[in-house]
Amino acid sequence: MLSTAAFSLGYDIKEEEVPFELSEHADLATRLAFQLTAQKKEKGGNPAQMAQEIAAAVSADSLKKADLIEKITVQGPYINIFASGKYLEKTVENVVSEKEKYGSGKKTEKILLEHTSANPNGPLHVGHIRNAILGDTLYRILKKAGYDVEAQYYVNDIGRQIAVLSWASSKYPLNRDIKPDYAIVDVYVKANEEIAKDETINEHIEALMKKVESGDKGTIESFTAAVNMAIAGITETLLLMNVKHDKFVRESQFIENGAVWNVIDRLEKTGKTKDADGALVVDLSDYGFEKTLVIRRSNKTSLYTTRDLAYHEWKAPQCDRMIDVFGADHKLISGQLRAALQLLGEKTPEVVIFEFVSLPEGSMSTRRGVFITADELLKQMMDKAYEEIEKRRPEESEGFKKEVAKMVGIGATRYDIIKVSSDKSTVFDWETALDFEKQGAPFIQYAHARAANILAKAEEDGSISAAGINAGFADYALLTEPQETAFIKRIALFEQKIEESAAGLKPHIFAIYARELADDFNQFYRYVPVLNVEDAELKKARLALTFSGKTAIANALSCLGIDAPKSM
RNA sequence: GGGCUCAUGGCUUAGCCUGGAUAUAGCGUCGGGCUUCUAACCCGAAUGCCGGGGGUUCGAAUCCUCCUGGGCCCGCCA
Repeated sequence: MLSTAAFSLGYDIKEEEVPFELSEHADLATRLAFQLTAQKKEKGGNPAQMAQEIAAAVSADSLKKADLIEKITVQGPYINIFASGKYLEKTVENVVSEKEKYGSGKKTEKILLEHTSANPNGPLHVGHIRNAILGDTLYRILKKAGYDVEAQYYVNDIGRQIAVLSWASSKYPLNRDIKPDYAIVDVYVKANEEIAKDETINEHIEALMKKVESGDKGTIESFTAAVNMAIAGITETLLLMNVKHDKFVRESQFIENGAVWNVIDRLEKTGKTKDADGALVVDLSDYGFEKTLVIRRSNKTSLYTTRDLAYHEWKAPQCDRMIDVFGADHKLISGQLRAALQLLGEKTPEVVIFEFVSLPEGSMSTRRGVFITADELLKQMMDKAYEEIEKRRPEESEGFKKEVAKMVGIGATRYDIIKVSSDKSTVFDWETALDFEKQGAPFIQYAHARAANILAKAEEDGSISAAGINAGFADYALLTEPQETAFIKRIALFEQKIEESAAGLKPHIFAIYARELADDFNQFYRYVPVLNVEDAELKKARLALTFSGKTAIANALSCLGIDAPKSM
């Protein structure tokens, strides 16, 4: 519409090129005038004047047809657009009829998303959970955007670390009474201490690795047993955090089926490989990497990178896009991986990098036994939440308190991690971690509980029948209070925020939106009574909005992997 | 030494890609609000040379460049 108006004034701009932005001054604003002034050859155009001209050129006819727009105003160089009552009514009706599907996008591509993939040599620590939560939230947001997403955990069940583990579990007794990943890390740390003292052990380790690559069954079984124990423990922790993987892909399969050797052959055929002291390296200088990448050791065994190449080659034909979530330490290697895949003419993964979580005393290390486990953090968070609920709702049952403490503790942990942009490095400390940010997950969950409470009471007093709230429940034109319209406009942004978050692979954008949604609900809750209004029709309309708000908040929390309590 | 990345009130942080209307929000501080649907809530106040220098531009937190400081990487580890 604006482009037509601009066109009539002699400017060449396409509809989709008009820049729109959200603004505090209007529902939608555009800086079109700035852009067109710049487009003018002769300088000195006046953007403010231009905006007037464009707005004036918008014909009354076209404005009438666009019934979702109330009015268009000009403020200096800005053209402001205001939503109509019809737009608001339509939003509420959409949520009421779509319910848990509200806010879904229409994307259709298949995405393979790899995340977490922590080495199975011990429990997850607080660094890993940044990967897991970032990955899982991305998974949920991409799914909401409509994509067909499969989350994969790439299990390193074959490298040197696992050989150490296999050696360790045969040498030291495994404690069967504790969580299996803890039993594993105990012997793993002991073994590494031993190796540091006695270098000859390395010969045993190397022998084990060779046996595995040559397909020795007994050794493979010993590796697998250790890996399975660790993975069992890790999966338990992930489940507690609501993190779900569709598939666990074992690295060893690419050795067993020969895919790794096939990749090496094909790389050799590109003519970019050469021998370096018996090892096979590939030259990636065409892609800006000065150092060569080793793809086969001089003892003819494969490396992690080589197996990862085979993994990506295997994934590529199964999907439209590959996304990998990695820590900052993988920046270089993932760049080399992409380059090598390009060299082979393969599809390359999009890599989401998150910066490190370190401890005040330095970085974490499973090998050295220096880490704070995810389980420990989650337990402390749940304990803290339990204390809070105990204070606020002492009369409730033990089961209720435990359930809410879990939802809040896990939610707070997820939200604290996801709300911060992944390119900020952080230092973990208990005080900050356990300080429930006021506008974190509990804030959003609380808004949901308040809405649920209103609806529960309305069901009791018969305002809502057993059929619940469905399309055409009320006359939404009655929702005219400023807190109501502000809240509805926020709800209307849901899908756009999902798309924005999905397009940029930035879950924190959506996390912030969820908080804003709760914020606007609280305004509505504080200033607009629902149950205590006389007018039956108005009450119905407000109940419908309460329902829409609760649904939008629940859907938002679901995208963040946070449970929505009915009461807390 | 080289590469990548981050720097925004006392603390944590959004905005930066795609430059434009008084720089976002929380914590903390100070003050106010439960006879009204759950106060894990709401309202108000104070607090900013957007790390520093230079440049591009009518206009820079945003783009370019140099510098300083933190994180990560530069293995025949993963």
